Amino acid sequence: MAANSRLTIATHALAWLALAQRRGQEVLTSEQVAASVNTNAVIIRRSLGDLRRAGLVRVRHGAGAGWSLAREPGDITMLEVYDAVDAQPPFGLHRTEPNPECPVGRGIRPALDGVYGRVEQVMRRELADTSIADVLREALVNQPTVRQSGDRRGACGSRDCSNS
Amino acid sequence: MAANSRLTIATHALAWLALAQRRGQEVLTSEQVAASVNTNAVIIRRSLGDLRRAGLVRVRHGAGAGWSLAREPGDITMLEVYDAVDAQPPFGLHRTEPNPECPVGRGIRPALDGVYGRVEQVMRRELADTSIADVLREALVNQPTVRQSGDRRGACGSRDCSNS
DNA sequence: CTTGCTGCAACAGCTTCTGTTACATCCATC
DNA sequence: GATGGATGTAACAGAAGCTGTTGCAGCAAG
Repeated sequence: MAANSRLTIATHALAWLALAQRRGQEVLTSEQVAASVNTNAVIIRRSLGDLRRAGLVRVRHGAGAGWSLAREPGDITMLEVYDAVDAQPPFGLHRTEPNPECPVGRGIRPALDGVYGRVEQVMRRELADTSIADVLREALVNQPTVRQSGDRRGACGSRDCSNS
Repeated sequence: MAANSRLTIATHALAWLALAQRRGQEVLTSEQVAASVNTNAVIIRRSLGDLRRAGLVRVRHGAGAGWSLAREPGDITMLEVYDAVDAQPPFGLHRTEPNPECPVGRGIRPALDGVYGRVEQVMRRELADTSIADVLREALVNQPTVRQSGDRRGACGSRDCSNS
């Protein structure tokens, strides 16, 4: 899978932050978020760093540090996340310039720019219609396995992702 | 640019085939198409091979071989080309499975599947609204440089891409 | 000052795409 | 049937991007 999972990682982190916040957990460390995403903490810091620069999350340094949402989950759209993580556009133009002495070679790039631009527009419109709160709600109603006996609220197994 | 240029290459090839056909040139060799796209002929054969399997172009073997459109340019949509070249979807899910003992980790994938699916749908709808004929028309009205003095109809400079 | 976490650079490994070469295959033409 | 030109495809190298990892400097609450 060469596809970009950056939008997925960032959205997962934001949804987890939103749920933690709702549960009264003010901040989460990058290690706790990484435990939920099941990846390395540095990956999470890179992703949350993008979101911080976009003003979607806040970070607290020093002891007892961690991350928290900068705005309400219902107010953060997937489009903002998409722009924040700077994912590559779905289609790329020619890697090398087409033959400029060819009628098609001369005009194909502006023509495709138009098509790709329209595609990107409808894509952005769709992303703008979904918020982090929407994603979290969808994720919570979609629980494939029943919670097990010893499941404490917020416990994430051997690798704790919520409780300190 | 890591982005996929396969859709771009395939569309360029089809537009060039459409223009050649309109000019009375029945077939083009992969070398002639490659001259317009400015790439290697094998790249073009790979791309046109995809389009052939999808029934969008025809190939003639043997002497005087070459490629031609299997249908009218106005009847081939960008969506068919997109499906033919099997471009990777714009977004990827987690590379490793999220923590299944986490509420968000459990439900995030179906939730994102829904969002990404809707995005893909509007993207496909937009691609279906554009035909090869549309692209060719756009390319021909978008000629950044004026044709030069010695410009023969269809000549593509040192590397001939049309006349045999 | 200590402690815990962030910020960031550097690097390895993996995957994908592009580009190139080489060679077998096919078929209209001679 | 032989020939020649073009396709079909495998194999490989190079480049780029992303993920994952380690290491270390910087910051701030207690």
